[in-house]
Amino acid sequence: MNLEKKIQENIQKAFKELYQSDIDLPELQATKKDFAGDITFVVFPYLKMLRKKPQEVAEQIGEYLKNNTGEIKDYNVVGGFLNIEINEDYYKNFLQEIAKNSDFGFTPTDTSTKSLMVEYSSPNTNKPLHLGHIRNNLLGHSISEIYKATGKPVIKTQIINDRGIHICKSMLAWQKFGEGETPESGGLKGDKLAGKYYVKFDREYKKQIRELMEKGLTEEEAKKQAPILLEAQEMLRKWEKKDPEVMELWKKMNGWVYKGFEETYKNLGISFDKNYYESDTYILGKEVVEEGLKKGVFYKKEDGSVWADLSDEGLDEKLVLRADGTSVYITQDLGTAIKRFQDFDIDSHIYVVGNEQDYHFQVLFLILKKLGYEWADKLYHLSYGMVELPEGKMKSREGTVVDADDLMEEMTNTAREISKELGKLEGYSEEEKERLYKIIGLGALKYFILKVDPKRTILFDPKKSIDFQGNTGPFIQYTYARIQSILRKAGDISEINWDKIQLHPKEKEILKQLALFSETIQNAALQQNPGIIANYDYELVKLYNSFYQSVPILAAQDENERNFRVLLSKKVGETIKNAFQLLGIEVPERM
RNA sequence: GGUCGCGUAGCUCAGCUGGAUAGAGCAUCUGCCUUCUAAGCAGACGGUCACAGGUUCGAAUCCUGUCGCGAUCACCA
Repeated sequence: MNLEKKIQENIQKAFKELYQSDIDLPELQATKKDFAGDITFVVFPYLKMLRKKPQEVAEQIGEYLKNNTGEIKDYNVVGGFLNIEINEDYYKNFLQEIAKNSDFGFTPTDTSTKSLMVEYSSPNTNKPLHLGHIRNNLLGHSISEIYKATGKPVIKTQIINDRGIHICKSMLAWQKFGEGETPESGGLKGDKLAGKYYVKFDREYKKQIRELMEKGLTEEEAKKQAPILLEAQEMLRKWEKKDPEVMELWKKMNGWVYKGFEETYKNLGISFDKNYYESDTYILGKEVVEEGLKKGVFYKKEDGSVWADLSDEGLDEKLVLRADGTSVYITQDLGTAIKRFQDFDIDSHIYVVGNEQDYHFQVLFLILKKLGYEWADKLYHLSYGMVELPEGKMKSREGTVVDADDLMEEMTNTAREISKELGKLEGYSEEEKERLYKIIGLGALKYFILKVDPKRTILFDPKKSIDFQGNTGPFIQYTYARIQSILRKAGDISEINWDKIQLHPKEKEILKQLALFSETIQNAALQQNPGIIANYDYELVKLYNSFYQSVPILAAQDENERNFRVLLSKKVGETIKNAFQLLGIEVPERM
């Protein structure tokens, strides 16, 4: 049985036997590094009840625990803190135990057969992916992996926003100014090509507004009457009527974009199990409106528009159907959510979407709950903060976005430069080297983004690029690579005589950290925060490095000692690899 | 204006289900490559945890208010 629980129960018994009082299972915490001991029990909360001094209670409980728990070696008392010291054998046994299976840490506690759906990325098909999408994609992918590790089946999905006026703008501009340019002819990735014409549209639009204003129109009028905008609106109407010519253009351009996205996703190392397309789902949700009207969740205004009144819940009124009978964003999302629960055997759903949509999801979940869907309580919005540049927010139209492909390439270049300077990879083929540069560069980028609490705004300075030292992906990758080198040189290790092993306090610390891994995964899932795993890894690696930098592993005085250190290194390496897998970061054999 | 989120070292971030002297990395400074990979290690310097109250034996952490920054409150998606 788990030691923490055993100690908790023994404290309970101690209170009963020593003071004749019943208490709940007490909270225990890890002892702070500056104090001797492993587990700490704080007695302050019980003093009032006992009318005794903290020191006295702690001493008495400590004595009782020492006499009644085999795993406890000793204890010490500082003020009201009872620090319990665990027997070395306990840690040795732990290492022997995990030495047998390479999957330790991944102890699935979730036994449900129903899946969790995770929606992330959800791009528009009129422009390429940027740094904001990277944060979204990494979070979505990582949180999916983390849930899988807890035992939950996961379905990854994205909704592709492939229709609407913004798509028509790209199409129109391409038609007008493109002169038949294709990704092949111009050598431009498909998504980049669409983005180029989206920008062209905007430029032309602004030009026309200026011209109209010179003719005496107000800005407002000019914005509404610019011919190119009218044309785009006309194109959208044609699209909705499935005009063959427009449909053909739409399919052609979207095809280019998908190809471009695919490449970006592949480079980022993310994937989806199921795609939803807005062109299929934008009509969904109208039946839901009917249903809601019947149930009295919605009401109709004189003009025919349908609304949800959420003022009782402290929110506003929300439009769910336009007067002309067409659906709005939230109508689609209502329909899509219901469809997903019909399409798949799922019992919960996470939406990875930026925090600018907090209100939207609050309303969405509330309406679904009012409509009576019991799974409405199992919908989560993994809300994340924006990625800002030193100059402020990124804006697509002003060209201040950091393009996803460019950024990944830049990171790989930085890794290449640093590697060349260090000169560690001589003797490897160019191909191998390039693969490594990519692993390292992307490791830096992914770790940099994932280690931060999702809800916080990230400040990203492209000029400073990303560090490769300290609490970074490459530092952890480096430790892994070094461990692999040790393992290669160590060869097979023979049996260890555990009785002869004397654990150094630092080694005990490392083992304690290893034991925490499983709990760390559960926490990360619970809090939807991959940063918990990133920071766990850093702690472990730092502990490992700081000790084994000064203590030789392969040149240990005694064979037994050597084998023990090699084994511990091996387990540390495996844990790094497992943890990084949850973050979607590859780990190199050498670097 | 209403609602929500954030504010911790010069910079980037941990810590937040209340616990002991608030932690890392970068930057600055000092040591360590004839030793398993120096993308490393050891150390120094650096703090009114935005501010003010409150709850508590104990508050960076919980509550209230103030200030600052951001988001949102569309018949846009």
